[in-house]
Parts: sequence; C-alpha cells; structure tokens
Amino acid sequence: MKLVSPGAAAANTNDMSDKAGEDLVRIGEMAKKYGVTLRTLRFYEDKGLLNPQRDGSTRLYTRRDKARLKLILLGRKVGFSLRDVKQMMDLYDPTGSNTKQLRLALDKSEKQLARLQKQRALIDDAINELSNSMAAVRQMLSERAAPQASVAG
Amino acid sequence: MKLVSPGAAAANTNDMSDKAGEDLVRIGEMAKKYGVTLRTLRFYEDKGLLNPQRDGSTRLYTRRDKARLKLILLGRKVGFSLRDVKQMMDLYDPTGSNTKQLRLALDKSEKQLARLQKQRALIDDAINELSNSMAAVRQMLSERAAPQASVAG
DNA sequence: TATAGAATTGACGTAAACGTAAGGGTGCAC
DNA sequence: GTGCACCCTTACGTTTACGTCAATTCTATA
Repeated sequence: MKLVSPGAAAANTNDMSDKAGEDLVRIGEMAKKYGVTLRTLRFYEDKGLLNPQRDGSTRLYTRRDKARLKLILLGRKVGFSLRDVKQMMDLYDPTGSNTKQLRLALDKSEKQLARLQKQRALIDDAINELSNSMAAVRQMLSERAAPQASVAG
Repeated sequence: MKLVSPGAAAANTNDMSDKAGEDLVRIGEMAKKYGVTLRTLRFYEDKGLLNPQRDGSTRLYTRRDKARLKLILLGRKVGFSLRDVKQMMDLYDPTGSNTKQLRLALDKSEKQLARLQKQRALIDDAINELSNSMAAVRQMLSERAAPQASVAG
C-alpha cells in the first residue's frame, strides 16, 4: 500500500492514488506544510488533538487532520491552551448541529478575549513605565556629573 | 540586639533604636509592604538580588534593600527577567558615575521595549483573529439549520 | 546491497518564578 | 509552660509545550 513517496511528496502535493481525493500525507510533509516540527505533531497526537491513520507504524494525515491542525494553530495563535482546544474539538459531532460545541467555543472565546485585552493593557502599562524609566536614565546619562543620583543601591 | 518586635512593627514602621534611621524590618513586614510573599523575598536573595543583614538567622532589610526591591518589582513589571535585573544591579558602584550601568540599562530597555511592542502587535493580531472567529461562530449559531458547516472535523 | 533519508517509540530535559510541604527554632503574652 | 506568631532551611513540585537525544526500523534508490 504505497501512498506517497518522499520524492513524489516534495514534487506533488496532490495524489490521486487509492480512493478519490484521499490525499494522505506523512508526518514530514505535514510538518513542512504547516510550519511545525514532527515532535509537535506527535505531541498533539499524544494529547488527543490529532488522530492520523496508520500504515503499519507510519502516520498518515488526512484532510480531516489538516482541518484539525489548522484549528489547533488558530487556537494557539489566539492564546488558547491545548487543553481548551481539545475540549472544544472533543465536542464535535459530525451528525449534529454542534450547538454545544459552538456555545462552548464562544464562551471560551469571550473569556480569552478578556484575557487578551487585559494583557494588552498590562503591556501598554509596561511600555509606558519603561519609556519613563528610559527617559530618566537618559537624563542621568546626560548630566552624569552628579554620580550620587544613580540607579540601585 | 532587639530590633523590631512583631507588635511594634505592626504599629510603627519607623524605629529609632540602634543607630539613627536604620529602619530595619523583618521579612514579614517587608513582604506586606511590597505585596510579595516571603518565598519571593527569599528567592530573590537566593538569586543574589537582595542581601539583607542578619540578626542570627533572621533577615533584616534595610533602606537599601527596599530600594533594590522596588527596582526588581519595576523590572518585573516591565517584563525584565530577574537575570536581566541582576545584571543591571550588579553593575552598581556607589563610588562611581555608573555610566556603564546606565548604558546597560538603556540598552536592555530598548530591547525590552521592542519585545513589548512586538508582543502588543501579536496580541492585537490575536484579538482580531479571535473577534473574527467569534463573529463566524455567532453566525453559525444563528443559522444552525445547516449542520454541515460546523467547526472541526 | 549499501547507504541516505524518512519514520518510529521512549524518555529525560528545559525554561521562570516561585508554591508548598516538612521539620524545627525563638521569643513573648498569658 | 504553653500556645501562637513569626522565623529558618531544605528540597521537591508546578506549569506548558514542546526540544533533544537514543536506539531502532523502514524503504527507496543508485
């Protein structure tokens, strides 16, 4: 059951072997495609976030895995923990309306948004304080004839 | 050599015992005064950031320690690592102009400022992405008659 | 067939700044 | 003389998301 040879994989992302549009890729290509390491993919699998097929011991990622990985990376980008991402994805039911999942996602998103805004406020604070300190230090450097007014004791 | 009894410490921060204006406080008062835990103060000492006197085994913090702690907390607030803070403080020389120290502080500050600005940009990005996602989820919740257009696979 | 390039599992290591528990000492108010 | 409040040191634990070996196996190609 040959699926995607390394060479072919590098040259051609689409492969019409096997069933129509199965588009299976191995871990190396997957990693390259999404800018993550092999370790990361295995780690996500270990944490139950991904579930690639196997050809013997070799992982084969499907379209579905790619969609999930995209979501994981989006979640990561907006600051969700992998645990949160998992919680949300675990609620997915291909046969339902997924109202619960969407509600949970929205709920978590609101909280995360609040966290992000708080963080931004903290960073703005920090930027201001730091700027002030820098101005002070520049002052001291420019008048460094009065040594006793230095930083720290 | 009694310095500050627990009761007296709670009632009176200034103590004129011993030499003039020595103002020694024990770890508990110090912690309360600056909103940190005992563990934190001991940790900072362990890392070489503080160097309180001792009365036997009991730590006694001087005016100097307070100044240093203030600097540590400021550094922490603006996002410096303790290692950075230490580096800067270690350059302090009470007999010199401290030009080197000030220059290092300025240099590190510039870099930290850049980091903070980058962080802010990342957070802004995250906020935008998250807001978009939330809008999409709200959409899907409002039209949840089309189950196939859900999140994750 | 030899070798290089993928892939596998397993498991310890890392960073930062403390938290927390264990076990013990000192002094003083009652 | 004891019970608190405070202090001490030592040392392992926490968190998150992987990094970094190590030892081995698979497989395609020259």
